[in-house]
Amino acid sequence: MAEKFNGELARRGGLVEPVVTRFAPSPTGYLHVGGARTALFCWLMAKHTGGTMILRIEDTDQKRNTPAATQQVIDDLRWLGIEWDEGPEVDGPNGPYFQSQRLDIYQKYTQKLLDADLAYYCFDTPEELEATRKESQAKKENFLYRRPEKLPDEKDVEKARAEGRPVVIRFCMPNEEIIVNDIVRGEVKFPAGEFGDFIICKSDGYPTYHFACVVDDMLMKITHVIRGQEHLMNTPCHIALQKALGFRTPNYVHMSVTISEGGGKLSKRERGKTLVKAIKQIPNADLEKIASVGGITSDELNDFLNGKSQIEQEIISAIADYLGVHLPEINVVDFFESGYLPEAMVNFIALLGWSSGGKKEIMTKDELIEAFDLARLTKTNSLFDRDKLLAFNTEHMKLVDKETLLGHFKKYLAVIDSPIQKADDDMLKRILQINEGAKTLEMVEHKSRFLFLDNDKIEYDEKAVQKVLLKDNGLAMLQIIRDRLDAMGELSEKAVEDMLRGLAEEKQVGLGKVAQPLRVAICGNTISPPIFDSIQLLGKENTLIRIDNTLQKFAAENAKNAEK
RNA sequence: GGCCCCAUCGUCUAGGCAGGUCUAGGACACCGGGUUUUCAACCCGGCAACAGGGGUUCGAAUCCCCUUGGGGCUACCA
Repeated sequence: MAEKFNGELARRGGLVEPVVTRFAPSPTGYLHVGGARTALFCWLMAKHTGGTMILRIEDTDQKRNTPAATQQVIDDLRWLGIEWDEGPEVDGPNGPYFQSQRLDIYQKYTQKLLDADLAYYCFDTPEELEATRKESQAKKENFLYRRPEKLPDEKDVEKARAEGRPVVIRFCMPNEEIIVNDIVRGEVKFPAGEFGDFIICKSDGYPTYHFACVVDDMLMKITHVIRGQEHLMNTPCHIALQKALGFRTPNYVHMSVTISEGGGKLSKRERGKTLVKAIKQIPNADLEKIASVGGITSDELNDFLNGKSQIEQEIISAIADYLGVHLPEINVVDFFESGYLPEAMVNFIALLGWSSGGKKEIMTKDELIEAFDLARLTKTNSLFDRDKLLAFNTEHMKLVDKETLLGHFKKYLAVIDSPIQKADDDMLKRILQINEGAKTLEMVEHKSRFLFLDNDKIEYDEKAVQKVLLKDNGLAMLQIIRDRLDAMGELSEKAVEDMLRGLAEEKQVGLGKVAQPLRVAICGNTISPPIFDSIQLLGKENTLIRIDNTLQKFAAENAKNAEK
């Protein structure tokens, strides 16, 4: 397990300093791939050095944050196997780990800046701010908020409050060149005059991201701030804040961004787009039915289809499910629900913007921890390649031990609607075993579910029936197989194999000519796990019933074919 | 618009900081072949890149500059 590296590397001759990293998500929804990657790098770095990873919830936006989202993020991280050393549900010496519970702390530091005239009150309304911004835009100038000559005092604040104006606190951003020392990018210089006085305390009394982040990183003794490149432009503000507060500056690591096939950042909006495209391709789509599946009105659906409005992810998923449309996975849960393994996700995501330098790409978590090194982070943005992820998943399906795979399979089955839920552990293991080589758990499920269906619920694939049953005397062959199976005792794989091979030899045909009709009879199409195992698992009684059903159902058509 | 980051096969990348050993290596995808009871898996082979232009140098994928292209930031979101 990963734990065995905890501290071990650090102890080894003291070559590596233990670091303290933090993953600081804002709880606005499920954890997405980009967030997972940031969390993973923080975790790998901490584990590699025998250091600490802190999970900090940045819930300072009262409008957007939900408690449910926090739980979702926690669950997703746990599923991936990313275990923080301090944070929600774990606790530690640096709590609380929810920023909403640290308001008094931020207030204290805000007051310090206020007292030193390094921060000041402002009373602009959003409308006024917007107007000034537009003005600057018209003049093709950058809008930068500059402090007034005389900073407002307590009386001004009271007056503004009385007038019902919003009261915020801004930081006096120094007008000087600021240099960011970044581990991936080296020295990045920002010329003076690029930054205005930004808000550190919002009108609702909550701190802004910039302020809370700087204060907490200091208090939590973070040594390495690992985050996306989109924060590089924020860093000068953070450094200025640190200087004003007398804090040290942590090491900064601005990772490249993961982009999607379409261009830009990986975004959940892609799921909506995919669904719209799919619905528009359906001729005479029953929009009313589709809307009702999603629990929305036809008008709402129409607005969504015309791009006038967005609908919730849950609704998008429900409709896609109903239509059988495969949506691109964006959030970590999406991958879970598509039958991916956390081991594969972690391995694949680690290789987005990082490489071990060696030729080995398929790695376990322990191998990743051991090999991880910030110096090997890539500067270039990387595209999320689903094909490669699938290949990685296929590898990890073979790599994880049987018990682990069983655990993953059970978790997967628990969230999807599958008749396989009926099976016990031994049966599930058997199913996984005969599906060796499958790319995902979803494929295992699809290929094996027929075993658990009622005998009269088999759906026949038309092409399979035509090709296998109604041609080359497929049905006649099936009849012979039926009689021989009937004459046998219990159907072991070996017994079935001997019988089928013997029959093929006797008739001077390939095994396929006898196996395929039987396959179609028991599962309705030409795709299934190996036939001998399938028959054994189905059992003699069910097998015979399904063969009889098949013979009966297609006998008439066969007669028609014979006339031709 | 301003500012910042980036640039090797279609994709992820090795090589770059210490220039020659790079006729540029690996992986995924793709194409061809093999194996085979189906789908997969598996095995063998193949295609395929230093964005363009200037420098520096005996020598540049590697160092410098410009162009182009991509990405990010520019909120009382994080």
